[in-house]
Amino acid sequence: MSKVTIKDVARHAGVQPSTVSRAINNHPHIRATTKARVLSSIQELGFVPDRAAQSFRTGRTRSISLLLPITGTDFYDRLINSIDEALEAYEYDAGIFPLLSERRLARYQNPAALPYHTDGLVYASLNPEQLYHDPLTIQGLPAVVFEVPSSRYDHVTVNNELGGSLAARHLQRRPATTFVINVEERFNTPFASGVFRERVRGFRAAQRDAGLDLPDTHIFTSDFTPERAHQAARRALQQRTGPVNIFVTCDVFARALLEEVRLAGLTPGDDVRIVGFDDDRQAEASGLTTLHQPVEEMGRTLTRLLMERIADPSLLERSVQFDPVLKVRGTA
Amino acid sequence: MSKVTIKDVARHAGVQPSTVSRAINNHPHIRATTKARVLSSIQELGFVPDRAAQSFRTGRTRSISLLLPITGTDFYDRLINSIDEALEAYEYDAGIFPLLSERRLARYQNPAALPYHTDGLVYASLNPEQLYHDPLTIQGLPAVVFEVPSSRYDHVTVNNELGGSLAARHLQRRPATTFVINVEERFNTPFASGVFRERVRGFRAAQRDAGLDLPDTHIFTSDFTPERAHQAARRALQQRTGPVNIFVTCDVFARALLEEVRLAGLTPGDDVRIVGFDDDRQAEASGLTTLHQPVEEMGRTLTRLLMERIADPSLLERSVQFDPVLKVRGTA
DNA sequence: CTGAAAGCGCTAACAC
DNA sequence: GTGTTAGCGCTTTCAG
Repeated sequence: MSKVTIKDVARHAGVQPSTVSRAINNHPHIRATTKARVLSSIQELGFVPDRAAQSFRTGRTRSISLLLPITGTDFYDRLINSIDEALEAYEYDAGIFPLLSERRLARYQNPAALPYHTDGLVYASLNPEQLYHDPLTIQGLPAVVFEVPSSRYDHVTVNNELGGSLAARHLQRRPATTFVINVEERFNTPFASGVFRERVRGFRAAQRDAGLDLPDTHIFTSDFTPERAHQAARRALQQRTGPVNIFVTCDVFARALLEEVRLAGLTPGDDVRIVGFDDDRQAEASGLTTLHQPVEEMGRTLTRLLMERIADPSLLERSVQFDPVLKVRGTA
Repeated sequence: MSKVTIKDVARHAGVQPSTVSRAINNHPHIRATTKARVLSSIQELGFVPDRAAQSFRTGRTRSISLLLPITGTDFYDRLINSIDEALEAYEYDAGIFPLLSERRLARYQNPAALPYHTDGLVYASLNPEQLYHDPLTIQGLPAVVFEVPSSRYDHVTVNNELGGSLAARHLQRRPATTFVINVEERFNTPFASGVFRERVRGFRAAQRDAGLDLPDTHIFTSDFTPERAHQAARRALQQRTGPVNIFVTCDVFARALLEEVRLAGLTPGDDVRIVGFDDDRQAEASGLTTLHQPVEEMGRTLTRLLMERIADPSLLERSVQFDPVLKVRGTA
């Protein structure tokens, strides 16, 4: 019951409401003693500023929304944490909006929906241009896109093709039959960002450059669920007629493959050489050779871009790309 | 840029602002033709009601916040989806606030923080009374607690002890050395709800009732991370000197055990009989015998309780408990 | 059924 | 450095 208003505090402290406002907003033009008196009144009365009134008055919410396909993966946890950390300096909060269900997706088509009641948007692994039927719906709200290039919004990406080619060139050092296990991307499913396709494209190009072929039958694509990941891994291993090299386009899937390799009594890094992608928190413990993405740095960068744009919406569109780095561990 | 206000719409439609308000709020006392005219003006001008102004004026945000320890597990995804679904009838949105990091937790100690800028709170698997240093911080905001009993808030729980005892009695049908794999609960970590302890307590009681012992050395407790789950599973299997029964207090861990059983060349349901807890989406595919929790029904129930309390904060505290049901599949 | 007008709590521009 | 005052956009009386 936030019945205590700025007026009550003002009366109690013997000042005007505007002075109370100056106190709570760290306004420079206020005497230290006055401020202290006001703050103690606030404490005493248990005053909590009415956020709705503040947003209404200032036109700003001091919050941003993070739209993302799913949650709970290392990758997004790291992203969220780095954004949270970067926001602290701006005294902003982040609301997280995973598009978990069709219902949520449909609901968020409405420009009056909750996520847009903020000062800015982060689209993580989502393409805003395909997200909305009416491309104008959310127009005007400052936004930054993560992982997806965009011609209309600031964006922060990773050079996925480079990552794919680094994987290919590393595996080429010990030639063998080569497979790819990839994540299916479809619109309206979590992953429609195109990153996985880019990784495969880079891999393929590097194979071609080395005079090697990667037939379509050597690419196993599957939905982003644990069972499917294991299925794809088993299918790949069945095709094997000797040592193989396998590029897996995300670490979660690479670990599913690792398990299947062990279940089949094979030795990772020897019978089956594996390169993953992401370098998630478990990658090191699993001994996984993988492409490191500088997620934290990307999170910081996109936060900065977004806050700059909120401060000045007239800014020209900016784009920052990061290079993945190969981490060589035991699996390849 | 939501520069178009209700005034502009009013002028365009040749009515007063109050009439526009009546139109967008589905007020009964408005002529159909007037409403149509207003709505078409809204369309034409691209008017979107200013949520900040609405919340400010009405004192309600038409949103609730869901605080939970983590995201990405089946269990919470199902909970979120069922809450979303139930909220639709009330035209409410849910914001999700996972306490992913210490930083978030600290930030949300502040009663002015983003999650509390709503009409109500759901504490999922969190005990509000231990969450805040100052127990009065969030006072007054309608709240419902999920999975944790509470003397001050409405709560929806599952009879975890019953679940544990059902597991024990089922396993007792084929006597064998009996182990428990459990999830560590600590304050300031995701799971401080007490549910896992209750499950073990119920299991233990049923063992005692059957004249069986469950020494502490037969209980393997581990942090809620994949590696630790596998570790705990391996430790349990090493202790084995013949067929064993293992009660695992959540399905995610039960699947880790299943994998280790197979890796060890053992047969689940025969050499190692396993009962899990949750009946998550992968349980059926894994053939896991487990305790089903009616998560969706719980989500609907807590949503109803919360909306009722928002409508009438003077309501007496209510509590609803659901019984888990044993789903017998292949693993036991 | 529609209009007129007050005012929610706060901030900011302007006085002093 | 503090007070005075207007007003953000909307909803909700109260008239008519």
